[in-house]
Amino acid sequence: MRADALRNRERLVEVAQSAFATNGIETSLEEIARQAGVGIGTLYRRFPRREDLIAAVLAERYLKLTECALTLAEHRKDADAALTEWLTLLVEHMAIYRGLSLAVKEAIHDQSTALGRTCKEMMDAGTALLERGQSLGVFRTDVNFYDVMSLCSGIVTAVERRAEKLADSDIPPVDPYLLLDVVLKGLRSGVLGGGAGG
Amino acid sequence: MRADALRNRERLVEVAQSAFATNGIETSLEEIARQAGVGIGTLYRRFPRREDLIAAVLAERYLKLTECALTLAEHRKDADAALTEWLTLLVEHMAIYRGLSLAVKEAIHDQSTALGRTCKEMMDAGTALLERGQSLGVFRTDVNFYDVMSLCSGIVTAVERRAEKLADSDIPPVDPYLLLDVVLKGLRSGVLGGGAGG
DNA sequence: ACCTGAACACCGTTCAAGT
DNA sequence: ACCTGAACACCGTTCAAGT
Repeated sequence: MRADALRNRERLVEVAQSAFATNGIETSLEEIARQAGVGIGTLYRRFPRREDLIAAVLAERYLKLTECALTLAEHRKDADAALTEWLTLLVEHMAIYRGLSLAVKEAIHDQSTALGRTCKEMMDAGTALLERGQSLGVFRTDVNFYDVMSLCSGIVTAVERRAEKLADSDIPPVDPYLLLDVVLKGLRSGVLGGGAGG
Repeated sequence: MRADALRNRERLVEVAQSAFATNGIETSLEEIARQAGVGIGTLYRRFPRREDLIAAVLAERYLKLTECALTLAEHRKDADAALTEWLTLLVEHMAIYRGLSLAVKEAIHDQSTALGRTCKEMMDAGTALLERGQSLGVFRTDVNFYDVMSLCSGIVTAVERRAEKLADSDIPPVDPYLLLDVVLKGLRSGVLGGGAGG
């Protein structure tokens, strides 16, 4: 890869990162190319689909989530606490860019996309956390990891939608931690003691 | 309202209904106007925003959901079974048009829109079902009806997203009833006997 | 090999002209 | 009062020309 091409690529990812943070994941690609000082064609050459750009922006973050899941699986004796802690991180992750939770919900079902592949390892690690809890009888076994991710994604989308409307209404904001608590409670098999539900 | 204007309005709603059913709620408005045999300006005159058209299409359906909630509140002694039955209907409703679950998630937070106002009575009736269960100690009291609707909407969105990808992958489809069961289980306070969780 | 940006396609929305 | 559709705006995407 030529040096200028590499620089352009890096610059695009940087600009995309801050643009996503400001205007959400649907920011105009034209705008991102302009801010990066490259032609729109250059952006398309490196990132043929929007998802490719999103995947590039999120790559490190997914590495962290993966590592974290592996660490939790090793060191946390309590399978319930491990999944709770990790899903909290996952929910927080999906909330960093407006629109990301929906993009992830799409990507988890489709490994043929760049974002889907980037999610893969992270999801495998998360699956291990869930399945460990299931094999220990802590969580119900009729639910798979896609189900859990879907529910978490839905929580974050709700927070976003609500936040957009906060000004002109008197409905209280959505608390992601509360909804996550509901989901986790629903996931517990209730066979064991499991007083963690508080 | 002039007779031809009324005919046009009715025709637009009919066409929109079937177009939504076929192509989802994001169908091109131009396309709907064309199929209805009117100019695009006529559509905009009657339905300044897409939501207005959606609201018109859904009006009767919401009436049914409202009535149903009222009936359940009256005749079902079991508050748990009542909410379970009604949320099942709600989830099924949100699944009729692709994209509807997201539109509803937006609308429930904003009564200033036509769709939001159309949802109002339905939501009030649903709120009553939830709150009855809460006052009886069946459901946890830190969750409000918006939270419940948000989770249900997320379930349907997951089903949709998954369905779009069914061809090119080996992930099992999302079962809305299973996820609704998880959510309901999470909503139960667990203070009473409540063996309904199976 | 890579970059550029004009050009094309598509859709939502408005509004002047017509009935 | 209502209808029409051309016109405008915006954005995504492609590709011929240039370096």
